[in-house]
Amino acid sequence: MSDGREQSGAGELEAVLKEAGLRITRQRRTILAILAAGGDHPDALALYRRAAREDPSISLSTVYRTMKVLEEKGAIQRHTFEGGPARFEHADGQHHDHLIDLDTGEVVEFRSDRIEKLQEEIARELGYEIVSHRLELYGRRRRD
Amino acid sequence: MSDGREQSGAGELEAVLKEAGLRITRQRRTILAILAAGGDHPDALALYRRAAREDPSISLSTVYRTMKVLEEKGAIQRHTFEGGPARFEHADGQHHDHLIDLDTGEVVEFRSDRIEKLQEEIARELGYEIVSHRLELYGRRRRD
DNA sequence: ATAATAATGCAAATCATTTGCAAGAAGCCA
DNA sequence: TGGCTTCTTGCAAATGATTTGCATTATTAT
Repeated sequence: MSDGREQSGAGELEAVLKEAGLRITRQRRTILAILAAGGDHPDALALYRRAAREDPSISLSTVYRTMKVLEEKGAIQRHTFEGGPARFEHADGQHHDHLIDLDTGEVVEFRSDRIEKLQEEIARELGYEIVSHRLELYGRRRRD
Repeated sequence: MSDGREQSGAGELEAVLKEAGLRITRQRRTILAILAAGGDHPDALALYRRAAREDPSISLSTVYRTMKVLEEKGAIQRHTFEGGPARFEHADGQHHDHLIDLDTGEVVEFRSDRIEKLQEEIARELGYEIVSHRLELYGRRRRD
């Protein structure tokens, strides 16, 4: 194993594909590397542009298709923040919610067990069981 | 005033338009009435179909346009739940979050001051101030 | 009424994303 | 390694939701 700081390399994503009986193509390798490298939340176009720098032959369709498979395999997560295209994130760590910086588009991850608990309670009271949920905070940096 | 149960009639929405210097057209009147009547969360097409029953001349564009103005004036709210078209809601009462029934698409409203508070705290800790937020629970009825 | 101007219907345009299809690679086995 | 089968890809065209241009119609203040 590496230095222990590696939360998940592109190799992990490749393993996901391999296990699913899918092929590891040059373009997939490129895309996965980018996804694993940047700790941000790029949309398909951004991903495409970065990938195209490495391999100009990659097409936007392939980016979309790759995101779709990986999402189905649970290897990545797709987020659709307000008024924008879907953005992807390498699903390595545990669940977390997002705070979107309205000025920069930057995404800050956070997590609150208390909120998670409260959500469960609420759903139960309403007679439901939660399958998934999404909590997004949209805000701007407090300048003080 | 009426029987006190009227949380907000179409009249209120018309007032919003009037105050904004906008015209009260036949189609707007129809759409507003529908929006004020049903306590649900219809999407543009559903709204269009209901409206067309009252007035076949109404077009889908007008529904969209009307939703846009009303949203800008703060009279209605637009929600984009996972994997579906935008759905609209007459913004009368206070803020609330949503639980979407994955089987029926039905929307249940709820509100939790504790969660709201926690959100504020989290944003503050991260150095942000919340402009808006969205909390959606997706689940299915607990059968027991 | 009437003019001034906003709103409508329709069709065409946009945006993000998906899909059909023929051509090009991967993976596997001999 | 060569060949074969099947999965992927790139491209263009199709989709779905929503918006917009434009000529026509309808509102509203006068």
